[in-house]
Amino acid sequence: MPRKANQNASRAATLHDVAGKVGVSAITVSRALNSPDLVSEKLRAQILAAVDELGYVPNRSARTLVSSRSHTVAVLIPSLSNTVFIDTLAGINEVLDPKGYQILIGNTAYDDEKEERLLRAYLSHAPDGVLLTGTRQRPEMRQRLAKLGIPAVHMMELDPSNERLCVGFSQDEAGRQITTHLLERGYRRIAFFGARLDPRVMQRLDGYRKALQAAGCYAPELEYLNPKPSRIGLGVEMLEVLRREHPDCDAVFCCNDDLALGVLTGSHRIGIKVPEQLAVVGFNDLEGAAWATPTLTSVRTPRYRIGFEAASLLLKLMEGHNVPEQRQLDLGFELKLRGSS
Amino acid sequence: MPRKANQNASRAATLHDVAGKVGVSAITVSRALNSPDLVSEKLRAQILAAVDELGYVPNRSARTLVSSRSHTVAVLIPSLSNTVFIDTLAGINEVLDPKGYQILIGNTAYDDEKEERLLRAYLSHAPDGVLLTGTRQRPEMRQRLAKLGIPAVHMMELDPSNERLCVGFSQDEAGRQITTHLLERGYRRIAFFGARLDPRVMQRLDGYRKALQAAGCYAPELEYLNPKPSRIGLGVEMLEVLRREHPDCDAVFCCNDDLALGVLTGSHRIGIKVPEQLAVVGFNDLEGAAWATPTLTSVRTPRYRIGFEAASLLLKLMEGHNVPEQRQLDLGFELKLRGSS
DNA sequence: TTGTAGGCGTTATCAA
DNA sequence: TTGATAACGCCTACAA
Repeated sequence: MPRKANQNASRAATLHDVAGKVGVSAITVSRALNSPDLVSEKLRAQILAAVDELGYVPNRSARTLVSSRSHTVAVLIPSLSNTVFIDTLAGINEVLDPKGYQILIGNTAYDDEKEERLLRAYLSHAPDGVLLTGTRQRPEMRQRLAKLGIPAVHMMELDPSNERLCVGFSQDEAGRQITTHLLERGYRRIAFFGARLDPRVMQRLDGYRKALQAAGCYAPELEYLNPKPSRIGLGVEMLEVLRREHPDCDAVFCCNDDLALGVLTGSHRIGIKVPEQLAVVGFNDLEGAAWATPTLTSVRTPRYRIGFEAASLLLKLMEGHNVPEQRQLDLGFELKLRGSS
Repeated sequence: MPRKANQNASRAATLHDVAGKVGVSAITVSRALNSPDLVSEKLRAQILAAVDELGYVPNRSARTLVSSRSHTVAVLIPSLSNTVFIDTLAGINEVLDPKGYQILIGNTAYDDEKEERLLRAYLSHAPDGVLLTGTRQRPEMRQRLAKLGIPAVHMMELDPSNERLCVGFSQDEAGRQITTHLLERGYRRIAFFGARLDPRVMQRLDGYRKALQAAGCYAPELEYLNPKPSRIGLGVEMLEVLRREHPDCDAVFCCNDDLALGVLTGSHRIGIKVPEQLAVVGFNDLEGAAWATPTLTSVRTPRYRIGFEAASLLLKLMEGHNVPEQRQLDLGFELKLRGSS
């Protein structure tokens, strides 16, 4: 029969409960747990036993309140369904988890306003540090964080003005190099497929333009920009439009692998030979790229390391280290040339 | 030049700061923010202005400490790089975010012990509720949560004993049905490819066995179980082994789509015709399934709704509702029959 | 090595 | 409608 969810629920054990059981004061229990060497071995053993028996779990709120260190880090990323950011999270976790930090994941859904709302809301947790994606946050937010003494590190992009602390790579240069690769292979009518159109995509587009302009091949009509989220299906659709409007196009640079896999699939279905009739390159080098038919040329991005290094840097700042002289950590990228180009 | 990270950092504004500025007491400010109708309109306006000006953000630790409601929910999932759980998270978020709950995501890495450690650690946040994946947690943990009055809802699987609150579907029945589909299509030598071997996979395997045994086609040697994480590449490898050991096998049921996409890729590379020489079915129906060549037959699982419904149920419990009579919420699944079978 | 006193920022309780 | 007071659980500072 139905029963109250927390019927006969008992209060959680506190430091005092443990202290009472052992016959010492609360502070001694606190010390036994947090700085064991300050407590005699005998007492420590008794205390640990009592902790175990009572199932005592420290209350983080109380600790945060009194120590003004929350051991919490807010991480704002644009999406959870994008492998890129999941890999980044893994790197972050690798660094912060062993140090006892709790990560608060904020999903901004690629929305600047939502990002700001989230950041503001996370301030109520008094995070010891913040990891942000990109560098588009309004100066007000940076000032606010600075005022509160909360260090922030930006991930994925670099900041030419060198004002913010950044760990990432040059999206722009990556776009330029992969486009140059296509030019070197002899392709001339090179389209750009962009989806979502977040700042990283636009920077890749910039690199694409630079490469083509330098080669005298720039053709604005070959830029296909779609604000919708990337999906394989979108790549298929965009290819159809491209073939209708510019059948002479001989290569496509897709802003990410999802789109590129869609272009490969679409090409296969309508009988376009890749790379003979159409070269295709993607971005990020997800697992599927190497297993596609043909294998997909892409740009390998160091997202795990970005997370790892950004968290490491943040950790130092949270521990009171100075802001480093060199504020841009460029982790580079790698062209993976495969069968599709 | 280098400077201290939190040089000239100023204390965060408190309720008292706001109160002082307006010339009222702290409790009035608290009320103006939390139960606006208890405060006169005039005062409220003044207070909101002061809040804005000072950039006041409530301190959650203080609130949690005194109110013993943390507005926090711990969610334990086995992996962040598996779309299934990301979709589930999206459903959870959809319900809890508007209600002001902070979600703490714990990645158990498919490790029962790590799950238990995480859950214990999360207790220090005094979560108002807990969402768990599967039903394998030790009874001790359930008792502990019950003792603390923290409601828990289990996701993905169902609990035949009806002891736990579960939102999911019958993994076993899904495995049985997709296998039966292969039998109905005339396949007889049907292999099972399992990776990771978490409880859900083993339940699908159970269903597979039941179907084959009922048809008199069960052949233990066709069960390929690999504890490694699922990857496309693993599917390719497993196919190679299968072809070497059992070239007469005419169909494969893969425990998930990653493996199945690998089998499709591998088949293409070694020239096996799908489904003529080998039928392939996957599980979960990820986006890639519909775009594969040939399109991949799979089982569509309601993971977004699982998250949504589990969070909704938890919400009710956290709000003090009774535990429902019917403790198993079966959301079903759907066979997506496509070209690969 | 152990203990006492006080307070972190907020809300529950009671009172005006 | 507004306020005074106490308390949540813990840690810092100081004392013994």
